[in-house]
Amino acid sequence: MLLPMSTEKTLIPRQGLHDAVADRLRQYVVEGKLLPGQRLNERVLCEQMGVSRTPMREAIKKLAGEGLVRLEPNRGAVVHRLTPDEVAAAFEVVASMEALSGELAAQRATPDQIQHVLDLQDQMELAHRNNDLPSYYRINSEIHAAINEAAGNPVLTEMFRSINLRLQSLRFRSNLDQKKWDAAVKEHKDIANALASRDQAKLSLLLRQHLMNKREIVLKLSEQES
Amino acid sequence: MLLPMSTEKTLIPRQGLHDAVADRLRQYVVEGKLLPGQRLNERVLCEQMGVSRTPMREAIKKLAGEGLVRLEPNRGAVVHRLTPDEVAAAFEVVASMEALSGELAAQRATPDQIQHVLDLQDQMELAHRNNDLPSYYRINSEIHAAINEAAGNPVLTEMFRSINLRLQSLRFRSNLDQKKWDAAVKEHKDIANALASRDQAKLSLLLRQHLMNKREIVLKLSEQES
DNA sequence: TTACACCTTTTTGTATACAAAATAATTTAA
DNA sequence: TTAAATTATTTTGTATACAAAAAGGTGTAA
Repeated sequence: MLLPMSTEKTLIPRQGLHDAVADRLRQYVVEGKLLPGQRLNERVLCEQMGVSRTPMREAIKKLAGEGLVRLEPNRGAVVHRLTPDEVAAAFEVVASMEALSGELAAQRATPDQIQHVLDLQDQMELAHRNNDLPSYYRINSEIHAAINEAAGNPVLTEMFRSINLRLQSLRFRSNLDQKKWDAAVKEHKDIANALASRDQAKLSLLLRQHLMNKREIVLKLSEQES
Repeated sequence: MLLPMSTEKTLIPRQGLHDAVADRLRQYVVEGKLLPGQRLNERVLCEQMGVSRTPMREAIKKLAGEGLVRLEPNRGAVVHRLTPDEVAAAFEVVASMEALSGELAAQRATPDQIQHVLDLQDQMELAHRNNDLPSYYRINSEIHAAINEAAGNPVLTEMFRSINLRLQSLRFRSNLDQKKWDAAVKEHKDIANALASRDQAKLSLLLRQHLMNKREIVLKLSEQES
């Protein structure tokens, strides 16, 4: 289930405090509550979450390992700011990993898993017809996750999660012209079909291409923002 | 205190203590000084390194983020033990990443970078003729790093480093029959040539195949060990 | 002996305290 | 008034202290 996430303080320490704190910090970064380049003030964050500095610092070190924040010696942590070069590089890697996902999923997906992707594809097309952008993004991401899951490679899934987390802080979940949107949905249709027919080579190629297209869109967006 | 040991201490704390400690812990894991499944006792490690628990715990959290150790609630950390399934999965990912490395390096490598790989290849063949296994492994890993570097994708390099770190604890740097060794050197020769002629598709394919062969060797080894 | 309960010790989790470095503020000199 | 220098304050880095949980040990009862 989704976390209720009211204002503050309602969170029950699930596992260890450092883990709960790390989750919350991640949320802050992804939601834009902490912006790229911004410094993480330990004292302030500790007060906000009602914990002491020890678990906070441990959590920050964990985020640093994940690449979400950068540690500056004797100056604390700052939210990592992605350069366009880095975004381009990250998408190259993601494209390859998605291609691998597809290759493996075409071989290993169970009939149920394939059906699930087809169902999601229908939902996505519905969201598209309804011009429901938030639902579209959610389902889109579910489809990619489902294919990744069907690939049956936990290491790949973990890498995928890690790199996607970093890219999510870009917040490119807005602005998308109708033509690009239509094209993306069409690509997804082809992807779903290639999976259904277990066409490894085609699925792999389509996914790589799909991600490289996404890369161009994101890069265009980020350059027009700056 | 019982910490002043002459063998240690030669390492100068580079940045922060937690970072230096993390490096040392990584060394311990890779060198086998800490074995898979073994618990990390904070007190003991602190005494060995002459630091307090705070930086030690921060370092351990960082290693956990890198996947080298696993955190058990209220029981501390244990060195992660790779299952055969996980090794197989990791190699699938590495093979894809190396394929991407090759694809990009064939496009982007400078003449100097290509020459460097060719030089390393010569050194590797020399080590092979001399039956110098340690040198072979060192040069081998330098070649893969050089190709990765030539790909000019820092995100890829970082992922590569992270996943390789985990695999290194396998210590498959021994036992290698002559036939397999000869074959591997031959594969490397083809790889170097494909890079020299900037043949993207070929280099990519050769690297993927090379890594999948390595996977089989490692899996065979690890199953005969258990 | 074996099994179980109870107590002791160890180990981890969290909070606080102190030191050093960096940032901000203020004073003083040109 | 501006700019440099010096002091004060904040913030991070490290160490220690205390609390809770787990591991280990002892003794007793069946």
